[in-house]
Amino acid sequence: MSNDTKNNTALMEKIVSLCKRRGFIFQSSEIYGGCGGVWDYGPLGAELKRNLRTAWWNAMTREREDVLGLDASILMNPAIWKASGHVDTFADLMRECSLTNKRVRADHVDPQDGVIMNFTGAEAPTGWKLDRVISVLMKKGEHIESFRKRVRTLIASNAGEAAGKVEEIVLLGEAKAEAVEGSTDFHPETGGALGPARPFNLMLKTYLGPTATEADVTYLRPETAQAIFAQFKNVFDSSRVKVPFGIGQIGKAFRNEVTPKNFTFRSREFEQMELEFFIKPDEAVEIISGEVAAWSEGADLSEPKPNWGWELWHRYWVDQRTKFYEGIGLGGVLEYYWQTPDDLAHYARACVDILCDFPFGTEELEGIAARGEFDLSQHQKHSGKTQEVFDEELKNAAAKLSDEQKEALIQKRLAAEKAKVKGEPMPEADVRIWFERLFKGNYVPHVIEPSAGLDRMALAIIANAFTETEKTDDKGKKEVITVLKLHPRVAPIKVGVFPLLKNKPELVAKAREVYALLKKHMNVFYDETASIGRRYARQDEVGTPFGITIDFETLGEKGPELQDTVTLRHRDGGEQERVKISDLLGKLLPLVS
RNA sequence: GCGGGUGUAGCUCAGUGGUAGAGCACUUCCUUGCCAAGGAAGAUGUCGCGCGUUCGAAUCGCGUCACCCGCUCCA
Repeated sequence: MSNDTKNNTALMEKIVSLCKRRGFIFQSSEIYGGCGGVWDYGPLGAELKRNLRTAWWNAMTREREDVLGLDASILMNPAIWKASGHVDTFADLMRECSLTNKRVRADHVDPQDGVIMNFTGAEAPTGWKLDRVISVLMKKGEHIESFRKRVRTLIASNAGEAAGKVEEIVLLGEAKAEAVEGSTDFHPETGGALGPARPFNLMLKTYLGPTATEADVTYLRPETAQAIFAQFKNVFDSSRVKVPFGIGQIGKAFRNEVTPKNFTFRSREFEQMELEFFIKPDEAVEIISGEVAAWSEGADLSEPKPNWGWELWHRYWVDQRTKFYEGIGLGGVLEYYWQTPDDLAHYARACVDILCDFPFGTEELEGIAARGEFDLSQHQKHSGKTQEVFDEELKNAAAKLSDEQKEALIQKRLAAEKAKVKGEPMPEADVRIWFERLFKGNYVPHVIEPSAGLDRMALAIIANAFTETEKTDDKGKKEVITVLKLHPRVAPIKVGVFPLLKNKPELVAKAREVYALLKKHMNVFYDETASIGRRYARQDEVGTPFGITIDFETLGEKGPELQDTVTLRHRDGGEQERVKISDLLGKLLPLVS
């Protein structure tokens, strides 16, 4: 293990430990030995998550005129998952390479010729041992030495660091078995023997209805997005909105991850915050506005314009989401990964991953995809219900076009279809039908999808707020001070209220008064035990941004001008100021919400 | 799923077959005039879980669960 990995692992362990010790995150079902890949949020974690949820909901729906909210159920008609492609892709039988555990679709194994070679195991000078019969196909024409080298490499890659150097691995009990022709029992790339075909579906299956027969099978949703698409028409018809507009949703989703990993980062039950923002197809924008604005570096993305096509809308949402992260204190640690044409799904036009620095690496927080009309079209096809909207402005603008202008639009699209790198081009007849509908003002909206993981965001917030400093006290004793530098907006506790001493009833009474005053407006924590410094430290550790201390000045003992003022202490830096009790709310509220 | 590691108090960990421990944290009292002060007393354990070996298991064996690391997976 490298030093970096060790340090990062140690850091992660400290974070996990803090999360448990102070009530942010617990292991699920801990008293029964836990439950793989699921986590519970304790009192402070629940507040933190709630603050993030509220921040997202406000930024994405309440503070905007063009986004509506939705709260759909987790269980849905399984036909939705057929339409979305989730069922088909993953109902496949998979076979696993016994050597590398690479999975391959059972019906996608090409027949191979060669000689089956068996080994009884392998060992390395490091003391590492593989005590298992290995069966590998030596391909026709492969030299025995290069074959052995290949097997060692494959074994090493699976064993990880424990096996040491590849060339020092010793293969044991090599024996030639039989020659085979047209065998489909070996992995096409590695040549390792394949295990039995097994279904491999990452969706959590359940039964809707007490009889629990095969006909009752449905799934816990693997993403919240599909519910938005499935309810698109209802929202559109009931809300008097016009495209472009969005539907936002926050909710749980479930995936049977093979390997849940990295604390709450990849868990089997998680919460998503997704926006589906519906826009006009570029062709409609062109007809209405006469042009589709092109994006260029430095383009003004502050206010949406009528002539924006998908590209500018996509850039706009990347910009909006970046501002959101800046607003919760993650501005400085973000990275962006623009998916290459190879990465992209065939229906996607662009996708950018917003990544964040975690102790275990730079990982995805949010994906912002331009998905074209794929999702709504899929549901239109599978449900048989139209997902088109009617746009009167488009119809009127199209009516003014000459036949030549219309044909030019069609030709432009046909050329674009032809130039497609992925997926099948749309047949000309279908393109013409599509334009016919468009010229009448009808189209299936296209979509930009910013999709964020709430649990990941919470973990990113905690991990990036975590700071340790070494301090030496008067007696030369060193100790490590932990401060969670949470942005005040997301901090679970906003203010700690402390009487300087607890054995002076006047201080306690005044502190209780201040506590009651603030508590109605924000999460406040009252603490009178231990020394004042310790109480500050306790709150620093859970990220409370402000501390209020009621002292003898508050009581007026140092003169009337300081009466009813308190010490307001700032977590980062520890500086203090005197604030009138009557000014506290006005000062704190804007900072914490 | 494969390989390696870990699991003992809330946290960090010590404990190699014979009465379950330390530091920190926690509770109560005293003391304490601003950044983890001091004193006194106290509470806290299915030693991850199960089975086995043994007169006796935290300790040995087998199984299992969870977490961490490396592969793999991540639509």
